[in-house]
Amino acid sequence: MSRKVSDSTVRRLSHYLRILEKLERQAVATLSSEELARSADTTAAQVRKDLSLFGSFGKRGLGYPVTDLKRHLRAILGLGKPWRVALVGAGRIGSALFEYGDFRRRGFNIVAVLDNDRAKVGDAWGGIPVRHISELADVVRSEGVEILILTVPSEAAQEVADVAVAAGVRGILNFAPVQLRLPEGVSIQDVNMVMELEALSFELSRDDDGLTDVAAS
Amino acid sequence: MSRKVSDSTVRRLSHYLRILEKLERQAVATLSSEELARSADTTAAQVRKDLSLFGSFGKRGLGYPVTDLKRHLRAILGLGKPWRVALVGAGRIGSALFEYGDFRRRGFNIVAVLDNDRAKVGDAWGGIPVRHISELADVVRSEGVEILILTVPSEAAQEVADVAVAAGVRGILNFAPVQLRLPEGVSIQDVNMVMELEALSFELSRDDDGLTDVAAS
DNA sequence: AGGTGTGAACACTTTCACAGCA
DNA sequence: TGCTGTGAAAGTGTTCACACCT
Repeated sequence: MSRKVSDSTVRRLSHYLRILEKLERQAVATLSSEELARSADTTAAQVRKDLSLFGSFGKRGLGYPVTDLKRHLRAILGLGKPWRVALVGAGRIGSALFEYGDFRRRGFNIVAVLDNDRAKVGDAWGGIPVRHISELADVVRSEGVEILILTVPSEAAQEVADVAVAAGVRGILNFAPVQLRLPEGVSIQDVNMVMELEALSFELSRDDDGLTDVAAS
Repeated sequence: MSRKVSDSTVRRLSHYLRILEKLERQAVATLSSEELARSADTTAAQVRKDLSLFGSFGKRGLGYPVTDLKRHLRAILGLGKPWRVALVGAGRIGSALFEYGDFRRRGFNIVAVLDNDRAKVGDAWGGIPVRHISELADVVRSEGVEILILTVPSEAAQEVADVAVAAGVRGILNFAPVQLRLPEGVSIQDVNMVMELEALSFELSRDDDGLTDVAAS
């Protein structure tokens, strides 16, 4: 009974969750799809459709109970239990991500850090020793790593991913600008900031051209 | 001729460009939509559709000339001239991005760095002095900044964006997990790594159960 | 033959509009 | 009455299939 849930729906659910957590801190008890839509920059119908894929969480005439809906969203997104994450690549981006408290706060615990550079091995990052990349398979198994954050150079990314997947990793957050090839059942999310900047560049260049009909509104 | 181009098309164009640059370095002269599709993990028809939105760059029976197509893609994406970028938020992520050479290599030049913390002001980052955030409007104007990379705390993001936009910035790469509200004509790209991890979490949980367990408690 | 460019078919996503329940 | 949940309609994006060019 695997329903098809679109990527954009998942991203919106994550967005809704962030909004609900804020509202809960403000002791808001209930909100309508209309209000949630306004905060999430979408439409009320979209909010209702998204949520209705997973159940009926609202009360007609009233709206959605904040705390309850938050709990449901966490369950839907698989955030019921913390995830065990390994960070591979202890360079600048890796270190910035490691320090980024929101991961831990959201239940993504970095339980291991690995790098290629023997000069870094043995350093302790917030109590976690940096280990050599050659230990990757062992670490994945002994620490029960489920998700990998990959911040190694492009040339190394595929090989590291292969080893990790063979050892049991099932999800990868990939910062290397390469298209990783992985077996069925392994999920990948790519983060590519150059691509984002190029998307901006495209839009800005488009607007320039003066081709925009500034007619009515 | 004001065509509508979908977001996914733009992302693919950026991907194609990366592949073409690599092929050019390997002195490949020509490639078919089929080959490009294989590298970019899409379909040949998709490649041809994407490219045909902007012109006829291929030769029937032959394929696309690599160097030529690369040049066209750069023009389409607005990469013909370098962009002037300011980095606001000289924290860990900001510093990692600053060091990230691919931006410069791709024509995104960071010409100014600003931060809130007076202790950092005056430091020089690769020859660029860190300036206080209060100078933002001045810096945008004097340096002709077109794009902002925003790595400030969520609470500050909207205010910083407002000031920058008022001073002339037209595109923002936003790392703060908030929904920025900006006037028409300003482009935004959000980068939200927690959202990416939550998308992974969703997929991994889905695969596990295969069933929909509406948490009762 | 070989491979592009593209209308038409198809698939997926969003919006509309309203029945139904608190 | 107010707002959800949801089929049906509209809108977008992707794939197919083939005419056409080299």
